[in-house]
Amino acid sequence: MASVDRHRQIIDAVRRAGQLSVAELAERTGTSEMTVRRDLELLAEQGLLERYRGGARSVLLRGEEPPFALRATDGVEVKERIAAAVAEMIADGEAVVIDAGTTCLAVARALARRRLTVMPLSLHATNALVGAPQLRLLMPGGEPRPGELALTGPLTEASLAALRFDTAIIGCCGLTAANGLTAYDLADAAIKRAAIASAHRVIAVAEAAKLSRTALALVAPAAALHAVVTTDDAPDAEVDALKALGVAVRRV
Amino acid sequence: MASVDRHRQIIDAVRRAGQLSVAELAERTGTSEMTVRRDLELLAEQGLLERYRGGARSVLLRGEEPPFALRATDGVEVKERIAAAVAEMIADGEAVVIDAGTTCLAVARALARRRLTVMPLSLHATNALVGAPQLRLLMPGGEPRPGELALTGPLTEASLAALRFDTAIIGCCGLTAANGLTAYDLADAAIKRAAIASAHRVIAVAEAAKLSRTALALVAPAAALHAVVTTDDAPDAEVDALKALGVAVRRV
DNA sequence: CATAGCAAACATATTTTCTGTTCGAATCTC
DNA sequence: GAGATTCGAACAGAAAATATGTTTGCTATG
Repeated sequence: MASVDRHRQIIDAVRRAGQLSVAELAERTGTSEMTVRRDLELLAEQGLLERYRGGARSVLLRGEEPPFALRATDGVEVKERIAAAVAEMIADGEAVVIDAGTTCLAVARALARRRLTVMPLSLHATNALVGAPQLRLLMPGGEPRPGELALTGPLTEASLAALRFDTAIIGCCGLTAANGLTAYDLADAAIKRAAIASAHRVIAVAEAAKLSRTALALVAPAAALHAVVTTDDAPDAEVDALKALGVAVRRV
Repeated sequence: MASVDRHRQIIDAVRRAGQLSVAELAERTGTSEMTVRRDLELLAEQGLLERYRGGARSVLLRGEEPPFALRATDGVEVKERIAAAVAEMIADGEAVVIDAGTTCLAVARALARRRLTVMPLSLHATNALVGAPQLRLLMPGGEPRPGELALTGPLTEASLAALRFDTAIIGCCGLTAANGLTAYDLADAAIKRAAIASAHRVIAVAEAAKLSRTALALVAPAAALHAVVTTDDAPDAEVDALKALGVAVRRV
Protein backbone atom coordinates (compact mmCIF):
# COMPACT_ATOMS: atom_id res chain seq x y z
CA MET A 1 0.00 0.00 0.00
CA ALA A 2 1.15 3.49 -0.77
CA SER A 3 -0.72 4.87 2.20
CA VAL A 4 2.18 4.05 4.50
CA ASP A 5 4.30 6.65 2.71
CA ARG A 6 1.61 9.24 3.22
CA HIS A 7 1.41 8.31 6.89
CA ARG A 8 5.12 8.87 7.25
CA GLN A 9 4.83 12.15 5.37
CA ILE A 10 2.07 13.29 7.71
CA ILE A 11 3.97 12.30 10.84
CA ASP A 12 7.10 14.07 9.63
CA ALA A 13 5.22 17.21 8.62
CA VAL A 14 3.38 17.36 11.94
CA ARG A 15 6.54 16.68 13.87
CA ARG A 16 8.40 19.45 12.05
CA ALA A 17 5.62 22.01 12.27
CA GLY A 18 4.50 21.09 15.76
CA GLN A 19 0.91 21.18 14.56
CA LEU A 20 -0.88 21.35 11.24
CA SER A 21 -4.45 21.73 9.98
CA VAL A 22 -6.29 19.04 8.07
CA ALA A 23 -6.56 21.37 5.06
CA GLU A 24 -2.82 22.03 5.08
CA LEU A 25 -2.05 18.32 5.30
CA ALA A 26 -4.48 17.52 2.50
CA GLU A 27 -2.70 20.00 0.25
CA ARG A 28 0.78 18.77 1.16
CA THR A 29 -0.08 15.13 0.60
CA GLY A 30 -2.15 15.85 -2.51
CA THR A 31 -5.16 13.97 -1.19
CA SER A 32 -8.61 14.85 0.02
CA GLU A 33 -9.35 16.08 3.51
CA MET A 34 -11.40 12.98 4.18
CA THR A 35 -8.36 10.78 3.57
CA VAL A 36 -6.26 12.94 5.87
CA ARG A 37 -8.91 12.66 8.58
CA ARG A 38 -8.93 8.91 8.25
CA ASP A 39 -5.15 8.83 8.44
CA LEU A 40 -5.09 11.08 11.48
CA GLU A 41 -7.62 8.90 13.25
CA LEU A 42 -5.45 5.87 12.59
CA LEU A 43 -2.23 7.55 13.63
CA ALA A 44 -3.76 9.05 16.75
CA GLU A 45 -4.96 5.58 17.74
CA GLN A 46 -1.38 4.35 17.66
CA GLY A 47 -0.28 7.31 19.72
CA LEU A 48 1.81 8.73 16.88
CA LEU A 49 0.22 12.17 17.10
CA GLU A 50 -2.57 13.99 18.86
CA ARG A 51 -5.78 14.92 17.19
CA TYR A 52 -7.70 18.13 17.77
CA ARG A 53 -10.61 19.64 15.92
CA GLY A 54 -9.25 20.98 12.64
CA GLY A 55 -5.84 19.36 12.70
CA ALA A 56 -3.25 17.41 14.64
CA ARG A 57 -0.22 18.16 16.77
CA SER A 58 2.95 16.28 17.49
CA VAL A 59 3.21 14.28 20.70
CA LEU A 60 6.92 14.92 20.96
CA LEU A 61 8.50 18.02 22.48
CA ARG A 62 7.31 17.06 25.92
CA GLY A 63 10.48 15.59 27.34
CA GLU A 64 8.79 12.22 27.40
CA GLU A 65 9.90 9.17 25.53
CA PRO A 66 8.31 9.05 22.08
CA PRO A 67 5.64 6.33 21.76
CA PHE A 68 6.62 2.83 20.80
CA ALA A 69 4.87 2.88 17.43
CA LEU A 70 6.90 5.93 16.43
CA ARG A 71 10.26 4.50 17.45
CA ALA A 72 9.36 1.16 15.85
CA THR A 73 9.40 2.65 12.36
CA ASP A 74 12.44 4.82 12.97
CA GLY A 75 15.90 3.70 11.97
CA VAL A 76 14.82 0.16 11.21
CA GLU A 77 17.89 -0.59 9.13
CA VAL A 78 20.24 0.61 11.87
CA LYS A 79 18.52 -1.53 14.48
CA GLU A 80 18.70 -4.59 12.27
CA ARG A 81 22.41 -4.03 11.81
CA ILE A 82 22.94 -3.83 15.56
CA ALA A 83 20.72 -6.89 16.07
CA ALA A 84 22.74 -8.93 13.58
CA ALA A 85 25.96 -8.02 15.39
CA VAL A 86 24.46 -9.05 18.73
CA ALA A 87 23.23 -12.32 17.26
CA GLU A 88 26.82 -13.09 16.24
CA MET A 89 27.93 -12.67 19.84
CA ILE A 90 25.47 -15.30 21.12
CA ALA A 91 26.43 -18.98 21.01
CA ASP A 92 23.91 -21.74 20.35
CA GLY A 93 22.45 -23.22 23.50
CA GLU A 94 22.77 -20.06 25.58
CA ALA A 95 20.05 -18.78 27.88
CA VAL A 96 19.35 -15.15 27.01
CA VAL A 97 17.14 -12.49 28.54
CA ILE A 98 16.08 -9.76 26.10
CA ASP A 99 14.97 -6.37 27.33
CA ALA A 100 11.98 -4.39 26.07
CA GLY A 101 12.26 -1.63 23.45
CA THR A 102 12.51 -1.45 19.69
CA THR A 103 16.21 -2.21 19.36
CA CYS A 104 15.87 -5.28 21.55
CA LEU A 105 12.85 -6.33 19.53
CA ALA A 106 15.12 -6.38 16.49
CA VAL A 107 17.52 -8.59 18.43
CA ALA A 108 14.67 -10.95 19.32
CA ARG A 109 13.77 -11.25 15.64
CA ALA A 110 17.38 -11.95 14.77
CA LEU A 111 17.50 -14.78 17.31
CA ALA A 112 14.15 -16.35 16.42
CA ARG A 113 15.60 -19.16 14.29
CA ARG A 114 18.40 -20.03 16.69
CA ARG A 115 18.63 -22.87 19.19
CA LEU A 116 18.44 -20.92 22.43
CA THR A 117 16.51 -20.42 25.64
CA VAL A 118 15.07 -16.92 25.56
CA MET A 119 13.14 -14.83 28.06
CA PRO A 120 11.77 -11.68 26.44
CA LEU A 121 10.83 -8.79 28.71
CA SER A 122 8.11 -7.44 26.42
CA LEU A 123 5.08 -8.94 24.74
CA HIS A 124 6.19 -7.51 21.39
CA ALA A 125 9.27 -9.70 21.55
CA THR A 126 7.14 -12.59 22.77
CA ASN A 127 4.99 -12.38 19.68
CA ALA A 128 8.09 -12.30 17.51
CA LEU A 129 9.41 -15.47 19.13
CA VAL A 130 6.27 -17.53 19.58
CA GLY A 131 6.17 -20.47 17.22
CA ALA A 132 9.91 -20.55 16.67
CA PRO A 133 10.55 -24.29 16.50
CA GLN A 134 14.04 -24.61 17.96
CA LEU A 135 13.66 -21.95 20.57
CA ARG A 136 12.73 -22.54 24.17
CA LEU A 137 10.60 -19.56 25.12
CA LEU A 138 10.35 -18.56 28.76
CA MET A 139 7.87 -15.91 29.81
CA PRO A 140 8.39 -13.73 32.82
CA GLY A 141 5.36 -12.59 34.78
CA GLY A 142 4.42 -8.97 35.15
CA GLU A 143 2.20 -6.13 34.04
CA PRO A 144 2.60 -5.04 30.43
CA ARG A 145 2.92 -1.28 30.10
CA PRO A 146 0.48 0.04 27.43
CA GLY A 147 1.99 0.48 23.98
CA GLU A 148 5.44 -0.54 25.04
CA LEU A 149 4.16 -3.90 26.36
CA ALA A 150 7.22 -4.04 28.59
CA LEU A 151 6.65 -6.36 31.51
CA THR A 152 7.24 -4.71 34.85
CA GLY A 153 6.50 -5.06 38.52
CA PRO A 154 7.23 -7.51 41.30
CA LEU A 155 6.15 -10.55 39.27
CA THR A 156 8.76 -9.74 36.64
CA GLU A 157 11.44 -9.17 39.24
CA ALA A 158 10.56 -12.44 40.91
CA SER A 159 10.77 -14.31 37.59
CA LEU A 160 14.20 -12.87 36.92
CA ALA A 161 15.44 -13.48 40.45
CA ALA A 162 14.62 -17.18 40.08
CA LEU A 163 16.83 -17.63 37.02
CA ARG A 164 20.43 -17.23 35.88
CA PHE A 165 21.08 -16.33 32.27
CA ASP A 166 24.24 -16.55 30.21
CA THR A 167 23.59 -13.22 28.55
CA ALA A 168 21.35 -10.21 29.05
CA ILE A 169 20.61 -7.92 26.10
CA ILE A 170 19.73 -4.54 27.54
CA GLY A 171 18.33 -1.53 25.73
CA CYS A 172 18.46 1.98 27.09
CA CYS A 173 17.37 5.56 26.61
CA GLY A 174 20.78 6.98 27.44
CA LEU A 175 24.26 5.56 27.96
CA THR A 176 27.40 7.49 28.83
CA ALA A 177 30.56 6.62 30.71
CA ALA A 178 29.87 9.40 33.16
CA ASN A 179 26.18 8.86 33.85
CA GLY A 180 25.85 5.15 33.19
CA LEU A 181 22.95 3.36 31.55
CA THR A 182 19.72 5.28 32.05
CA ALA A 183 16.01 4.83 31.26
CA TYR A 184 12.94 7.07 31.15
CA ASP A 185 10.66 4.79 33.12
CA LEU A 186 11.36 3.91 36.74
CA ALA A 187 9.61 0.57 36.62
CA ASP A 188 11.54 -0.39 33.49
CA ALA A 189 14.77 0.62 35.15
CA ALA A 190 14.13 -1.74 38.04
CA ILE A 191 13.56 -4.61 35.62
CA LYS A 192 16.71 -3.83 33.64
CA ARG A 193 18.62 -3.86 36.90
CA ALA A 194 17.14 -7.24 37.82
CA ALA A 195 17.97 -8.64 34.37
CA ILE A 196 21.55 -7.44 34.67
CA ALA A 197 21.83 -8.99 38.13
CA SER A 198 20.73 -12.41 36.87
CA ALA A 199 23.06 -12.62 33.86
CA HIS A 200 26.74 -13.51 33.61
CA ARG A 201 27.32 -11.30 30.61
CA VAL A 202 25.59 -8.02 29.83
CA ILE A 203 25.40 -6.62 26.31
CA ALA A 204 23.88 -3.17 25.90
CA VAL A 205 22.52 -2.00 22.56
CA ALA A 206 22.46 1.72 21.79
CA GLU A 207 22.28 3.70 18.58
CA ALA A 208 24.82 6.51 18.42
CA ALA A 209 22.36 9.19 19.54
CA LYS A 210 21.88 7.45 22.88
CA LEU A 211 25.56 7.75 23.70
CA SER A 212 25.18 11.47 24.22
CA ARG A 213 21.95 11.34 26.15
CA THR A 214 20.98 10.76 29.76
CA ALA A 215 17.51 9.84 30.96
CA LEU A 216 15.87 10.06 34.36
CA ALA A 217 16.46 6.71 35.98
CA LEU A 218 19.90 5.25 36.56
CA VAL A 219 19.98 1.53 35.81
CA ALA A 220 23.63 0.69 36.26
CA PRO A 221 27.05 2.32 35.93
CA ALA A 222 28.65 1.78 32.55
CA ALA A 223 31.31 -0.41 34.12
CA ALA A 224 28.62 -3.02 34.87
CA LEU A 225 28.36 -3.73 31.14
CA HIS A 226 30.56 -6.24 29.39
CA ALA A 227 29.87 -5.05 25.87
CA VAL A 228 28.09 -2.29 24.01
CA VAL A 229 26.95 -2.61 20.42
CA THR A 230 26.44 0.73 18.74
CA THR A 231 26.61 2.28 15.28
CA ASP A 232 29.68 3.49 13.46
CA ASP A 233 28.70 7.13 13.83
CA ALA A 234 29.07 6.93 17.61
CA PRO A 235 31.15 9.81 19.04
CA ASP A 236 34.77 8.77 19.48
CA ALA A 237 35.17 10.49 22.83
CA GLU A 238 32.31 8.54 24.36
CA VAL A 239 33.46 5.25 22.86
CA ASP A 240 36.95 5.78 24.24
CA ALA A 241 35.56 6.67 27.66
CA LEU A 242 33.53 3.45 27.70
CA LYS A 243 36.54 1.42 26.64
CA ALA A 244 38.54 3.01 29.44
CA LEU A 245 36.00 1.52 31.86
CA GLY A 246 36.69 -1.94 30.48
CA VAL A 247 33.59 -2.16 28.26
CA ALA A 248 34.05 -3.83 24.88
CA VAL A 249 32.54 -1.52 22.27
CA ARG A 250 31.48 -2.78 18.88
CA ARG A 251 30.50 -0.30 16.17
CA VAL A 252 28.53 -1.62 13.22
CA MET B 1 -12.75 -14.88 1.31
CA ALA B 2 -14.52 -17.97 0.12
CA SER B 3 -11.44 -20.08 0.65
CA VAL B 4 -12.28 -20.48 4.32
CA ASP B 5 -15.33 -22.53 3.38
CA ARG B 6 -13.22 -24.77 1.24
CA HIS B 7 -10.74 -25.18 4.06
CA ARG B 8 -13.50 -26.30 6.35
CA GLN B 9 -14.79 -28.65 3.66
CA ILE B 10 -11.34 -30.15 3.27
CA ILE B 11 -10.85 -30.58 7.02
CA ASP B 12 -14.25 -32.22 7.39
CA ALA B 13 -13.72 -34.53 4.43
CA VAL B 14 -10.29 -35.59 5.67
CA ARG B 15 -11.56 -36.05 9.19
CA ARG B 16 -14.43 -38.23 7.99
CA ALA B 17 -12.40 -40.33 5.58
CA GLY B 18 -9.30 -40.55 7.76
CA GLN B 19 -7.19 -39.74 4.73
CA LEU B 20 -7.76 -38.49 1.20
CA SER B 21 -5.75 -37.94 -1.95
CA VAL B 22 -5.14 -34.54 -3.48
CA ALA B 23 -7.00 -35.61 -6.64
CA GLU B 24 -10.01 -36.73 -4.62
CA LEU B 25 -10.08 -33.46 -2.69
CA ALA B 26 -9.75 -31.42 -5.87
CA GLU B 27 -12.78 -33.18 -7.31
CA ARG B 28 -14.86 -32.82 -4.15
CA THR B 29 -14.13 -29.13 -3.78
CA GLY B 30 -14.45 -28.43 -7.48
CA THR B 31 -11.05 -26.77 -7.69
CA SER B 32 -7.69 -27.56 -9.20
CA GLU B 33 -5.13 -29.81 -7.55
CA MET B 34 -2.79 -26.88 -7.21
CA THR B 35 -5.29 -25.04 -5.05
CA VAL B 36 -5.80 -28.11 -2.90
CA ARG B 37 -2.07 -28.43 -2.45
CA ARG B 38 -1.80 -24.85 -1.37
CA ASP B 39 -4.67 -25.33 1.05
CA LEU B 40 -3.14 -28.48 2.49
CA GLU B 41 0.16 -26.74 3.03
CA LEU B 42 -1.62 -23.99 4.91
CA LEU B 43 -3.71 -26.34 7.00
CA ALA B 44 -0.80 -28.62 7.81
CA GLU B 45 1.13 -25.59 9.04
CA GLN B 46 -1.61 -24.92 11.54
CA GLY B 47 -1.58 -28.52 12.63
CA LEU B 48 -5.10 -29.12 11.34
CA LEU B 49 -4.11 -32.17 9.33
CA GLU B 50 -1.04 -34.10 8.30
CA ARG B 51 0.40 -33.95 4.85
CA TYR B 52 1.90 -36.87 3.00
CA ARG B 53 2.95 -37.27 -0.59
CA GLY B 54 -0.24 -37.54 -2.63
CA GLY B 55 -2.72 -36.48 0.03
CA ALA B 56 -3.43 -35.70 3.66
CA ARG B 57 -4.62 -37.54 6.71
CA SER B 58 -6.48 -36.50 9.77
CA VAL B 59 -4.54 -35.82 12.97
CA LEU B 60 -7.43 -37.00 15.12
CA LEU B 61 -8.11 -40.61 16.04
CA ARG B 62 -5.02 -40.78 18.15
CA GLY B 63 -6.54 -40.42 21.58
CA GLU B 64 -4.77 -37.09 21.86
CA GLU B 65 -6.42 -33.74 22.27
CA PRO B 66 -7.20 -32.19 18.88
CA PRO B 67 -4.96 -29.23 18.02
CA PHE B 68 -5.88 -25.77 19.20
CA ALA B 69 -6.54 -24.37 15.73
CA LEU B 70 -9.11 -27.10 15.13
CA ARG B 71 -10.98 -26.59 18.39
CA ALA B 72 -10.84 -22.82 17.91
CA THR B 73 -13.14 -22.95 14.92
CA ASP B 74 -15.44 -25.55 16.40
CA GLY B 75 -18.65 -24.61 18.18
CA VAL B 76 -17.81 -20.93 18.24
CA GLU B 77 -21.38 -19.89 18.89
CA VAL B 78 -21.74 -22.27 21.83
CA LYS B 79 -18.55 -21.02 23.42
CA GLU B 80 -19.64 -17.41 23.04
CA ARG B 81 -22.91 -18.22 24.76
CA ILE B 82 -21.09 -19.83 27.68
CA ALA B 83 -18.66 -16.90 27.80
CA ALA B 84 -21.50 -14.38 27.97
CA ALA B 85 -23.05 -16.27 30.87
CA VAL B 86 -19.74 -16.34 32.74
CA ALA B 87 -19.24 -12.61 32.11
CA GLU B 88 -22.59 -11.98 33.82
CA MET B 89 -21.35 -13.80 36.90
CA ILE B 90 -18.31 -11.51 37.28
CA ALA B 91 -18.69 -8.18 39.07
CA ASP B 92 -16.74 -5.08 38.08
CA GLY B 93 -13.53 -4.65 40.00
CA GLU B 94 -12.91 -8.35 40.54
CA ALA B 95 -9.55 -10.03 40.10
CA VAL B 96 -9.96 -12.99 37.76
CA VAL B 97 -7.63 -15.71 36.56
CA ILE B 98 -8.60 -17.23 33.20
CA ASP B 99 -7.41 -20.67 32.20
CA ALA B 100 -6.06 -21.66 28.79
CA GLY B 101 -8.19 -23.33 26.09
CA THR B 102 -10.68 -22.19 23.50
CA THR B 103 -13.69 -21.83 25.75
CA CYS B 104 -11.73 -19.74 28.23
CA LEU B 105 -10.43 -17.66 25.33
CA ALA B 106 -14.05 -16.81 24.54
CA VAL B 107 -14.50 -15.76 28.16
CA ALA B 108 -11.44 -13.53 27.94
CA ARG B 109 -12.88 -11.83 24.86
CA ALA B 110 -16.17 -11.32 26.67
CA LEU B 111 -14.37 -9.62 29.57
CA ALA B 112 -12.08 -7.42 27.49
CA ARG B 113 -14.15 -4.24 27.85
CA ARG B 114 -14.81 -4.64 31.56
CA ARG B 115 -13.13 -2.94 34.49
CA LEU B 116 -11.28 -5.90 35.99
CA THR B 117 -7.90 -7.26 36.95
CA VAL B 118 -7.24 -10.29 34.78
CA MET B 119 -4.48 -12.87 34.66
CA PRO B 120 -4.76 -15.06 31.54
CA LEU B 121 -3.01 -18.41 31.55
CA SER B 122 -2.42 -18.51 27.80
CA LEU B 123 -0.84 -16.13 25.32
CA HIS B 124 -3.91 -16.38 23.09
CA ALA B 125 -5.98 -14.80 25.83
CA THR B 126 -3.20 -12.29 26.45
CA ASN B 127 -3.38 -11.12 22.87
CA ALA B 128 -7.16 -10.79 23.16
CA LEU B 129 -6.82 -8.61 26.26
CA VAL B 130 -3.81 -6.46 25.43
CA GLY B 131 -4.78 -2.89 24.74
CA ALA B 132 -8.07 -3.09 26.63
CA PRO B 133 -8.20 0.34 28.24
CA GLN B 134 -10.06 -0.33 31.49
CA LEU B 135 -8.51 -3.68 32.18
CA ARG B 136 -5.53 -4.30 34.39
CA LEU B 137 -3.64 -7.12 32.72
CA LEU B 138 -1.38 -9.32 34.80
CA MET B 139 0.88 -11.83 33.11
CA PRO B 140 2.00 -15.01 34.79
CA GLY B 141 5.42 -16.36 33.95
CA GLY B 142 5.93 -19.74 32.37
CA GLU B 143 6.66 -21.68 29.23
CA PRO B 144 4.03 -21.46 26.49
CA ARG B 145 3.11 -24.85 25.10
CA PRO B 146 3.28 -24.82 21.25
CA GLY B 147 -0.05 -24.16 19.53
CA GLU B 148 -2.01 -24.04 22.74
CA LEU B 149 0.21 -21.25 24.12
CA ALA B 150 -0.84 -22.31 27.59
CA LEU B 151 1.65 -21.14 30.17
CA THR B 152 3.00 -23.94 32.32
CA GLY B 153 5.83 -24.82 34.60
CA PRO B 154 7.24 -23.64 37.91
CA LEU B 155 7.24 -19.98 36.92
CA THR B 156 3.50 -20.11 36.31
CA GLU B 157 2.89 -21.92 39.57
CA ALA B 158 5.00 -19.36 41.42
CA SER B 159 3.07 -16.48 39.84
CA LEU B 160 -0.21 -18.01 40.92
CA ALA B 161 1.01 -18.85 44.37
CA ALA B 162 1.89 -15.21 44.97
CA LEU B 163 -1.64 -13.97 44.26
CA ARG B 164 -5.22 -14.38 45.47
CA PHE B 165 -8.03 -14.00 42.97
CA ASP B 166 -11.71 -13.46 43.48
CA THR B 167 -12.62 -15.87 40.71
CA ALA B 168 -10.93 -18.54 38.65
CA ILE B 169 -12.40 -19.51 35.27
CA ILE B 170 -11.26 -23.05 34.55
CA GLY B 171 -11.61 -25.00 31.35
CA CYS B 172 -11.34 -28.76 31.13
CA CYS B 173 -11.23 -31.77 28.87
CA GLY B 174 -13.60 -33.80 31.00
CA LEU B 175 -15.87 -33.12 33.97
CA THR B 176 -18.06 -35.61 35.80
CA ALA B 177 -19.31 -35.87 39.35
CA ALA B 178 -17.63 -39.24 39.70
CA ASN B 179 -14.23 -38.52 38.17
CA GLY B 180 -13.92 -34.81 38.82
CA LEU B 181 -12.38 -32.20 36.53
CA THR B 182 -9.77 -33.75 34.26
CA ALA B 183 -7.27 -32.57 31.63
CA TYR B 184 -5.20 -34.24 28.90
CA ASP B 185 -1.94 -32.54 29.74
CA LEU B 186 -0.19 -33.13 33.05
CA ALA B 187 1.53 -29.76 33.12
CA ASP B 188 -1.75 -28.01 32.39
CA ALA B 189 -3.43 -29.94 35.16
CA ALA B 190 -0.88 -28.70 37.68
CA ILE B 191 -1.54 -25.11 36.63
CA LYS B 192 -5.30 -25.52 36.84
CA ARG B 193 -4.85 -26.89 40.33
CA ALA B 194 -2.71 -23.91 41.31
CA ALA B 195 -5.26 -21.48 39.84
CA ILE B 196 -8.06 -23.14 41.79
CA ALA B 197 -5.99 -22.98 44.96
CA SER B 198 -5.47 -19.24 44.64
CA ALA B 199 -9.09 -18.25 43.97
CA HIS B 200 -12.03 -17.80 46.31
CA ARG B 201 -14.56 -18.83 43.73
CA VAL B 202 -14.08 -21.38 40.96
CA ILE B 203 -16.22 -21.40 37.83
CA ALA B 204 -15.71 -24.25 35.39
CA VAL B 205 -16.79 -23.97 31.77
CA ALA B 206 -17.67 -27.14 29.86
CA GLU B 207 -19.69 -27.79 26.73
CA ALA B 208 -22.16 -30.65 27.15
CA ALA B 209 -19.88 -33.22 25.51
CA LYS B 210 -17.27 -32.75 28.22
CA LEU B 211 -19.73 -33.78 30.93
CA SER B 212 -19.57 -37.36 29.75
CA ARG B 213 -15.84 -37.53 29.23
CA THR B 214 -12.85 -38.18 31.44
CA ALA B 215 -9.26 -37.31 30.55
CA LEU B 216 -5.94 -38.54 31.90
CA ALA B 217 -5.02 -36.06 34.60
CA LEU B 218 -7.19 -35.34 37.61
CA VAL B 219 -7.25 -31.66 38.46
CA ALA B 220 -9.77 -31.52 41.26
CA PRO B 221 -12.86 -33.33 42.49
CA ALA B 222 -16.10 -31.82 41.23
CA ALA B 223 -16.96 -30.69 44.76
CA ALA B 224 -14.07 -28.21 44.61
CA LEU B 225 -16.02 -26.18 42.04
CA HIS B 226 -18.49 -23.50 43.00
CA ALA B 227 -20.23 -23.26 39.66
CA VAL B 228 -20.29 -24.94 36.26
CA VAL B 229 -21.49 -23.19 33.12
CA THR B 230 -22.53 -25.64 30.42
CA THR B 231 -24.92 -25.85 27.51
CA ASP B 232 -28.62 -26.68 27.62
CA ASP B 233 -28.07 -30.07 25.99
CA ALA B 234 -26.07 -31.27 28.98
CA PRO B 235 -27.20 -34.72 30.22
CA ASP B 236 -29.66 -34.38 33.09
CA ALA B 237 -28.17 -37.22 35.11
CA GLU B 238 -24.74 -35.60 35.18
CA VAL B 239 -26.15 -32.17 35.97
CA ASP B 240 -28.13 -33.59 38.89
CA ALA B 241 -25.08 -35.46 40.17
CA LEU B 242 -23.06 -32.25 40.12
CA LYS B 243 -25.82 -30.37 41.90
CA ALA B 244 -25.91 -33.10 44.56
CA LEU B 245 -22.26 -32.26 45.27
CA GLY B 246 -23.19 -28.65 45.93
CA VAL B 247 -22.07 -27.27 42.57
CA ALA B 248 -24.25 -24.57 41.02
CA VAL B 249 -24.92 -25.59 37.43
CA ARG B 250 -25.98 -23.05 34.83
CA ARG B 251 -27.17 -24.24 31.42
CA VAL B 252 -27.20 -21.75 28.58
C1' DC C 1 14.90 -44.94 -13.97
C1' DA C 2 10.02 -44.23 -14.69
C1' DT C 3 6.13 -41.96 -12.83
C1' DA C 4 3.23 -39.50 -9.91
C1' DG C 5 3.49 -35.68 -7.20
C1' DC C 6 5.29 -31.30 -6.39
C1' DA C 7 6.55 -26.24 -6.51
C1' DA C 8 7.93 -22.04 -9.03
C1' DA C 9 6.32 -18.71 -12.42
C1' DC C 10 3.11 -16.31 -14.55
C1' DA C 11 -1.53 -14.61 -16.30
C1' DT C 12 -6.08 -13.91 -14.97
C1' DA C 13 -9.96 -13.41 -11.89
C1' DT C 14 -11.71 -12.16 -7.62
C1' DT C 15 -11.88 -9.88 -3.42
C1' DT C 16 -10.52 -6.52 -0.41
C1' DT C 17 -8.94 -2.16 0.65
C1' DC C 18 -8.43 2.61 -0.30
C1' DT C 19 -10.02 7.05 -1.84
C1' DG C 20 -13.03 10.97 -2.91
C1' DT C 21 -17.67 12.90 -2.91
C1' DT C 22 -21.91 14.09 -0.78
C1' DC C 23 -24.70 15.26 2.99
C1' DG C 24 -26.61 15.59 7.61
C1' DA C 25 -25.03 16.09 12.40
C1' DA C 26 -21.95 17.89 15.82
C1' DT C 27 -18.97 21.47 17.57
C1' DC C 28 -16.73 25.75 17.91
C1' DT C 29 -16.62 31.02 17.59
C1' DC C 30 -18.37 35.27 18.12
C1' DG D 1 -27.83 31.35 19.81
C1' DA D 2 -26.52 32.18 14.79
C1' DG D 3 -23.25 31.17 11.47
C1' DA D 4 -19.45 28.72 10.00
C1' DT D 5 -16.51 25.00 10.16
C1' DT D 6 -15.37 20.41 10.97
C1' DC D 7 -16.59 15.86 11.34
C1' DG D 8 -18.04 11.17 10.18
C1' DA D 9 -21.28 7.90 7.91
C1' DA D 10 -22.55 6.14 3.40
C1' DC D 11 -21.70 5.07 -1.02
C1' DA D 12 -19.39 4.44 -5.61
C1' DG D 13 -15.46 4.01 -8.23
C1' DA D 14 -10.35 3.07 -8.35
C1' DA D 15 -6.41 0.69 -6.95
C1' DA D 16 -4.09 -2.93 -4.79
C1' DA D 17 -3.67 -7.30 -2.90
C1' DT D 18 -4.88 -11.94 -2.97
C1' DA D 19 -6.52 -16.24 -4.81
C1' DT D 20 -6.75 -19.42 -8.60
C1' DG D 21 -5.50 -22.21 -12.59
C1' DT D 22 -2.16 -23.43 -16.16
C1' DT D 23 2.25 -24.49 -17.66
C1' DT D 24 6.78 -26.18 -16.98
C1' DG D 25 10.61 -28.32 -15.12
C1' DC D 26 12.20 -30.65 -10.90
C1' DT D 27 12.05 -34.27 -7.09
C1' DA D 28 11.11 -38.09 -4.50
C1' DT D 29 9.63 -42.84 -4.30
C1' DG D 30 9.15 -47.33 -5.42
